[in-house]
Amino acid sequence: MDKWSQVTLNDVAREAGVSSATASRALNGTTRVRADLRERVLAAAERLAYTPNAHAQALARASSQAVGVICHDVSDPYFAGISGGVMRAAAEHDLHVIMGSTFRDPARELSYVSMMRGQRVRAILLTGSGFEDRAWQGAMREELARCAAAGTRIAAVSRHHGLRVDSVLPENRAGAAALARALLGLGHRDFAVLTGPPVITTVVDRLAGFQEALAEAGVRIAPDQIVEGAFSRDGGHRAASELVARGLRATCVFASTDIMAVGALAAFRDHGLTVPGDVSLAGFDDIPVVGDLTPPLTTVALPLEEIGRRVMALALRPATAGRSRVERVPGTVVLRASTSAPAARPRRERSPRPLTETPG
Amino acid sequence: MDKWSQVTLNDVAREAGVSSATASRALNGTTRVRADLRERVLAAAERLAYTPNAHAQALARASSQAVGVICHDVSDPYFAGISGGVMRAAAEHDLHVIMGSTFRDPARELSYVSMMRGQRVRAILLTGSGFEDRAWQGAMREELARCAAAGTRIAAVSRHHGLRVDSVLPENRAGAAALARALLGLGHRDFAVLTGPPVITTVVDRLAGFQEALAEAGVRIAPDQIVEGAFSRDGGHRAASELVARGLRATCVFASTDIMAVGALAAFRDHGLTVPGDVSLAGFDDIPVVGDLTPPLTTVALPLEEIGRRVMALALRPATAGRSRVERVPGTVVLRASTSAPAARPRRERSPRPLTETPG
DNA sequence: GCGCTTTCTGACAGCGCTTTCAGATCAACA
DNA sequence: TGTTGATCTGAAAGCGCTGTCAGAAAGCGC
Repeated sequence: MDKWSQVTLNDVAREAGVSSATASRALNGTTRVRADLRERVLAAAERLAYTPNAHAQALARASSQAVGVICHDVSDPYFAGISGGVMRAAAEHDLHVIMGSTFRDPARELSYVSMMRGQRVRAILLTGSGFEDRAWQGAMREELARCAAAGTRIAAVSRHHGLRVDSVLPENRAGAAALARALLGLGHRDFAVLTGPPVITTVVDRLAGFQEALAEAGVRIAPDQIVEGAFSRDGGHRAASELVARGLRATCVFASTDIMAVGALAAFRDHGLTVPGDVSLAGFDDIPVVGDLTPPLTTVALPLEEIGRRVMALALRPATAGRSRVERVPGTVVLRASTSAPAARPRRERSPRPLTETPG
Repeated sequence: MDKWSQVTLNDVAREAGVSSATASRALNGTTRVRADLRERVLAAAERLAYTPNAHAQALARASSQAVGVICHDVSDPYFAGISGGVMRAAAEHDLHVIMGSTFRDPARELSYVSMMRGQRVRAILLTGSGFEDRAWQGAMREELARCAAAGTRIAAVSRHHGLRVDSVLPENRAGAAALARALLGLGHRDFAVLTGPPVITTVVDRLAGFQEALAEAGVRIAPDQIVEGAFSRDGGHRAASELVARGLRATCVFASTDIMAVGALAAFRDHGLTVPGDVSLAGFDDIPVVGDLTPPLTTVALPLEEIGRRVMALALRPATAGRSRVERVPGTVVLRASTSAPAARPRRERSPRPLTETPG
């Protein structure tokens, strides 16, 4: 047998001796129902432990109580933080959350959106940044148009190139620029960057902002000092090692993500380089614990939970006819001990006696 | 207008010039359909960008493609790790995930379960440990019985006292015991514990296992050396500070969670205590980055992603009539530099010259 | 060309709920 | 007591899909 006992509204109605219409009204409070009948219905529902079938409800009402959330990877602290805010906001609005992890696969993101459209969710939250890929953007644009036609709201975190959706925009570019200026202020002139896959807009923005601010000061980064790596602790470790292998000429390294910075810190240590003695290191995001590293990591703090709440709020607001809304969320530079003034000519100026340079 | 245009199966059928029944069959492949008709239907669906209404499908089929996942807090690295495994497994099985965060509120956990039952999910995954609360357990037992009657599978991570559900059991007790023995092996005899809220079974088990192993060696922990704190970095910080305020007599501190250990590490440092010089510190879980702290944290590693996959696998297996299934997942003690042999009588033996003790 | 089986197809009855619509009930007023 | 109007209730029509069932079409042997 694959049909299971389920208490239905009809059972409740029969138990209470009323019609299912009345039972529905009593339970939902949509229309006035004579007090004693309502009591009877409520009691019957309680007695039978009735739980409405959400699918039937959604079908009849032509709308559900769910929102969809799509991120790149729930286990990444960045998305975990945002998701935390989203979940809290959802709970406050009595919404169910359908979650999707794309693992940074554009195709999977698309299929999640159409799946969620099939679920007739109230709104879809795109918390991962978009992809820099024309074909993908085209397909996504079509898909989002369908969502719009179906009345499904869309809200996003980060820039989604070529897609006009309401969005919460962490100021990646400005934040990276501010960080660059702070680093210049410490006296650095030679920089290296550990960047992520260039299909992710966030990465592109951070690198661009960083380079722009440097350019304003007449500083540019040598191409070989920009290393691409995966968005993970080990990706950062590998990228930093690669940098060292190429010959680290920078006095300051910017990892476009805190997780990568964590890996880089370990890698530098493995290669006998001290931070910030031999090289300063900065990240981006201010995920938990990076302030507890030794040295604590300089970074650009983003209010992740807050971003989560705001993107939900945006999604819940009715669509506007005209332009898409954009809320900017500034990042704040947090200078910690992983960055310091560059060493004078011989590195490791702090050592009591000069040491031979550790080979690059 | 609050009714939105949606392409329905009927639209597709009309476009293809067949009945909706045939369209359904062609789309689902449940029965043979003449090749040319199937082509026409598929083409029409493609042309109209048809996405089936999941609610109508679920209602008609009396089953959905969704599973529910309930955790205590998505933004906690422990649950983020497990969720990662769950999401991967779900994607492989083409299942949608409905996620709920209880924020450690038993009532919310209950309401999530019944909400998900209303969603007619295939299975509910309880990834947070249960609560040590009779009333709650009773209510939960009833609720789970209803799920069983409705054919909704239940699987859990951690011990859910008094609830017989299939579960993946991280060996908290044995893991903590193994850790205790390792610590005893280093020469420690005086221990302190930073524990979490005692309503969480996981906490209870870890503390119990730790104490048992110590007892076997004839060691017991003074009651004032056991401090309760919140399951968070700051909770750990406060608990450790409290311990210092009470007068830290232990040479080794066990934090029942890595996040608490991170806070404790910072707190000890704030109080001028070095780790492991003045006090050894160990955690539990081996969440990301604790191996990158200075000193790297000794802990009991749990394969979080794996646990996530396994609890999903368990939920997908049909229910057994008899006893509930239990899969044990061992934790492995990872000794890192945050623990060392206790200092000889005067603390900070490593300092070149004796220092006055930092006041407790 | 006929009857028989074997495929396929379309009409239709739900799935459990909401919501419209018309009829029932009742109070109050003439 | 008869009306009118204000409330409340139940029958019934969907929401979009699946699955049963009976009948149409096609294949086959004679």
